[in-house]
Amino acid sequence: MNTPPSGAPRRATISDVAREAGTGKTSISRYLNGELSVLSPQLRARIEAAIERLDYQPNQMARGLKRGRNRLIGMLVADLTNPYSVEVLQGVEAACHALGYMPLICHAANEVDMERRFLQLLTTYRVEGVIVNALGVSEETLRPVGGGGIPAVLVDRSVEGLVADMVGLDNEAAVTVATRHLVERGFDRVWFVVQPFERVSSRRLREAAFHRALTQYPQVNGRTVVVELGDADELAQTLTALDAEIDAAIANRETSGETSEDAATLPRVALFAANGPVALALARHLNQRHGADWQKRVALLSIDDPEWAELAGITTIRQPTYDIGYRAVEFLHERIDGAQASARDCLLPGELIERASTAR
Amino acid sequence: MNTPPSGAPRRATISDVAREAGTGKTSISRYLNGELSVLSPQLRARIEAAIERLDYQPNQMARGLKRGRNRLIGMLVADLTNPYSVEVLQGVEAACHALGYMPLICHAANEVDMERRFLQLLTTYRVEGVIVNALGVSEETLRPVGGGGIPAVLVDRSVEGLVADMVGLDNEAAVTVATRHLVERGFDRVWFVVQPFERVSSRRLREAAFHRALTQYPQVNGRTVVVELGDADELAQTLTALDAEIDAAIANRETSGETSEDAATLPRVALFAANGPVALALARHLNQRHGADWQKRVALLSIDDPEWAELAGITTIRQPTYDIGYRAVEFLHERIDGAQASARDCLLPGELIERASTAR
DNA sequence: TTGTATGCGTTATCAC
DNA sequence: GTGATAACGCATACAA
Repeated sequence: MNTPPSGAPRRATISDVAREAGTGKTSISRYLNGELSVLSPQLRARIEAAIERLDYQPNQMARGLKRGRNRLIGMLVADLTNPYSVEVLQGVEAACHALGYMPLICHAANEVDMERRFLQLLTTYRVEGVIVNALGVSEETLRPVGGGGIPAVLVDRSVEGLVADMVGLDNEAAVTVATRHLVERGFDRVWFVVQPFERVSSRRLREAAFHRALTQYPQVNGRTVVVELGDADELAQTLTALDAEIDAAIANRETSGETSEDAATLPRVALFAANGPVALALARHLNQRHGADWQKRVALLSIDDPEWAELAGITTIRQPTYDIGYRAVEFLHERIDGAQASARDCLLPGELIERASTAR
Repeated sequence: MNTPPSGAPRRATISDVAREAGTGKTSISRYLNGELSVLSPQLRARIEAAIERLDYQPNQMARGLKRGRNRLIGMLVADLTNPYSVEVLQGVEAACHALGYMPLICHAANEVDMERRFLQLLTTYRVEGVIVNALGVSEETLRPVGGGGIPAVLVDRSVEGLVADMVGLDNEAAVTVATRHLVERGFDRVWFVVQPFERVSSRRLREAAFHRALTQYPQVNGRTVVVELGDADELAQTLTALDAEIDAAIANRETSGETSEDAATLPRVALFAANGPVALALARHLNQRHGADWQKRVALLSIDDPEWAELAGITTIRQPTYDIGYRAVEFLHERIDGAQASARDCLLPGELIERASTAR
């Protein structure tokens, strides 16, 4: 259990190089840290040769231990199967590269236990900061970070009781634009479909913004539908019920004088998915029950713009995911360097992508 | 640049705990490493209290430095936007958890430079081993690993000139099953669509297996189409040309006596996508040019089973992704522990998922 | 310009 | 049972 790994041969150390070059460790260290000016050309050449011969690579762990900083930052991702997360990650990686950090990517896979465990792990590895796309359960599991602990930046959602910078979508603006779009397209029943939202700030914000936006359009019938994506049975049940209501809405239209053909080809019901995973669940279910023609029954709009949305012709609000990740690292960088401003929120604008799913 | 981070307060060290508990560092270390039996109950209690009071957490870096092993393994992923990679990752994470490793996830984002850079970085962090889903360019960039370097396990594809374990799909069997499926469904023109495959072993194997399988069915017209997903213009051009050929095939059928309606509703041309990204590109392009009805023109089958495949009704070969990741870590674990068997290949079977895209 | 000595936080060796 | 003390690989204050 505690024996050194036998798989790989021992690597050369700074002492080996010093010996090989016939000098002291200090000069090697200087060479490594770019203090070239203080080295005589000959010594420098000998060191270069020794390093080459021994294929020496400085041990970052030892380096970090000595320096008190290891240039490591943690990136805690709630769910990598969500394209949103991967896109944010790309921004994070780019910024890390630019700023000289190495991101330690941890995937909680929607498990609270994992989240806690990784946070703990990151702490023991002494990362200089963390970017966390939290599951959003309780601040308790996030205790080690933020405020008194290690610098942290939240992504997409804030966590109650935890003071830290946050960067994410301008939900208010995004939802307002999306809602107006649906109303202008003539949908007069708009159902906002969202996962349980009490504990996840971004969902809560979107839901609230939706109802606020609707006050502008008294002729529109709007409501919130909560779906739980985790439980397949419950999900199927909810979606089936939702589907029945769409039926009823269509029937209602028919009895109010429209021809059934109008009702079939001109849906008046629109589903507003609070995020990509919800949209995918909705689309899969509708597709399964009604075939490829389901878009004639009901419109769909989603926040998040995954690759399949174009394929399926879904209107979306695209988030500036790359920028979100990039900004998050920049914020964290400032914190690590000791900036002491109070917690900031950085809200980035979304972009409406109109596609067939909300055309009439 | 080299000053300690000012963002977070200094953490307690083992010496702090020793002082707080009024004892020596050795006892603390013993406590941490579970050598409880050699500690008197009182000392043990004092240590426990001190740790609690100081919120002490051992520094893994220092630990690794001293022990000569840090329980870190690198996971180098070629492309996280490919759901395949994320699924493999889940298996890797699970196995790491079970075996007590911490995976350092590195995302090359299809950039050779990144691949090389991360490999270098992982080396300097002294990971005990690496799992690499290589870009497949040259063995040169992978020099530090495998054979003489640190233990490595390849995923999905092997790299010429690099001796290391490999775990991936049984491409031969998978392609054979898929091809037979298409032929049995009555498609007599089957076009295998693949990215440039010379340098990527899994693609090469699939392409070869396809032609080998076709020798069983002389009545079927099969060929390989190469598409380059990276370059949008070139891709559009290739797909447009491909599309024109489908037109020609349909026209050809019409002149051979079938009614045009038959030709429209009963496609005889099938596209066999070598992987998920290719399938998505094909579907997007066809959808864009012919609308949601494109499946009446041409059939589609793909290796890889991303979430959207069910939504779009695409027949696929699902890879045992989770198992691939899990096995890879198990292999690596054996290597790290010093097992010296020669390089092994582990080929796991795929599963045919029949959907509407290949029905008639 | 170059080298020596000390310490980062931990574990291992050896005394007591 | 318990506790000094010496490494681990590196960086740095200081000396030469």
